Amino acid sequence: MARTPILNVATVRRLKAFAWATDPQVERLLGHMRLQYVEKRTVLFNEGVPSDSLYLLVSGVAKLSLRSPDDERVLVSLVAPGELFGITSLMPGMQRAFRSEAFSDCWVGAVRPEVFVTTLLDCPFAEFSAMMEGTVGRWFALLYRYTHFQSSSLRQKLALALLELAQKFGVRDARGTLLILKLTHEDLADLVGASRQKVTEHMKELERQQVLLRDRRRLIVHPDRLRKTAGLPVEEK
Amino acid sequence: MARTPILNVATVRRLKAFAWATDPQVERLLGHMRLQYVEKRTVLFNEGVPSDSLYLLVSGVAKLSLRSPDDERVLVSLVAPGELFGITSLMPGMQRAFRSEAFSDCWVGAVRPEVFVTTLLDCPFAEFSAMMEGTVGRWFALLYRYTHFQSSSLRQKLALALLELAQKFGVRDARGTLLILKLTHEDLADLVGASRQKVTEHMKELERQQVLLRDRRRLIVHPDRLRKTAGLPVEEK
DNA sequence: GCTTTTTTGTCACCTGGGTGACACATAAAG
DNA sequence: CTTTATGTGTCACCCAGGTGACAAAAAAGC
Repeated sequence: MARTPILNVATVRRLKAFAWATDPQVERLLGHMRLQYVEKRTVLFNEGVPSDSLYLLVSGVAKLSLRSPDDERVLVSLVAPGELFGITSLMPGMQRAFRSEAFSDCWVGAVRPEVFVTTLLDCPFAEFSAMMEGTVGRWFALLYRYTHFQSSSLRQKLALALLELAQKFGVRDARGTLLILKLTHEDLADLVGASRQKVTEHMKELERQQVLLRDRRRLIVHPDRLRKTAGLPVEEK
Repeated sequence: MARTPILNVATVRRLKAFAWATDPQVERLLGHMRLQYVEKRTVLFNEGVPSDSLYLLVSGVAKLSLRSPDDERVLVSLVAPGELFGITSLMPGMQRAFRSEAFSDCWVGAVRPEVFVTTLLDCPFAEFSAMMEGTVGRWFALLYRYTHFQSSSLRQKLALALLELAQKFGVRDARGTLLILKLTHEDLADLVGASRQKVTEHMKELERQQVLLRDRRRLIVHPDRLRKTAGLPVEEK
């Protein structure tokens, strides 16, 4: 284990972290930061667990990944020194979207998100966090879909896209969730990055499997079955 | 053209927009919002232009898209009523990442981002915006890469991924930009969602084309040429 | 140095999804 | 009620990229 690095304002500046904050602010923040050594391949947090810390990578390389339907790991991103990660902690009640583990031996600083916001921004955490959710929350949904696309077949991508549409445009209906938009197969193809023909084929098949049905040009989907064909864990409530 | 909708606190609540804000805050915000009618297929903003407004979709469906290397449109997302979009305006000096156009006839409310932040959060815009950039800015880079992956060949994906790595881990070097990590072809394969074998083949080819070179297990890349093989506009400075 | 393990390079073969083409169905437009 | 445009369903064919297998090269251990 390497010697403990010194984490002071000068180090933070060199890392180009918190560039917008003043020296006294950084100083205060550092007072609340727990520095820890993380050995290569150690998992810092897993997807799905509550997000209660925000991390600053001080040295080394960290890795964000997620598990694909067929249980393979998708490497989402590599984190460089000076970067903040574990950002879901800035949104209220959000679970971690990715697993984070050390790609090489790392030194990591952890803070509570409330402390982070209140020392750097002079604004109540609850308000900031609600604002974040209301603005960038949607982008996370997008990122979620796209990262999951990576390792999916066309069928799964379609299911994922339809699920997102159901959340946004769906209304409950006797037969399932009715999407209140007129979508052509071409629109869907553009959304999942596929050809119109193949989308037609898969939609036909999904219809045959009762995952969805069509009433004229309106779709009625069955979210649970969609989750299943997308290879997602079917959430029970 | 449909009749102008009434945009008051009740409407906003029904749309479930700004759920975290108090009635007086919403009231004040609405006073600064310009309501406009956007006809189907009309472009509201294009990618690459400065972001100076934040939008609330009041009715209809909006569409976010980007242009792929081979000049096709990738549909990134459909925006539902009640959603905020044009969020890049919350980060300082950021350009629009996507084109936004009306998917159906829409009513849209526009506000200046400064007004939005100061009325809803009681915190100077400059500080909030710097905070956003420092925290979620990185996620946008990810979203950017993933949305561009959609329509790319493996070669292009590799170039895109290497560019991102060069930004994060690159140091200037006589021969180009040196990446200060030891990456195996398997790591790269995980990053772009491909098989190790094909990555080897493409890396070999990129090496042959002088887009990159290897010094033992360290990569030295040539960002301009990478941008070219990724199909991105080569930015001049 | 030598041995073991991890990467890299290169095959041959298979498959999911792209392409073009065209008939049929459904909506708009007149 | 026609006509015209826009979607949908289904082919046959092709290709980028996946898979498995194995040898050569490089690192890591010792």
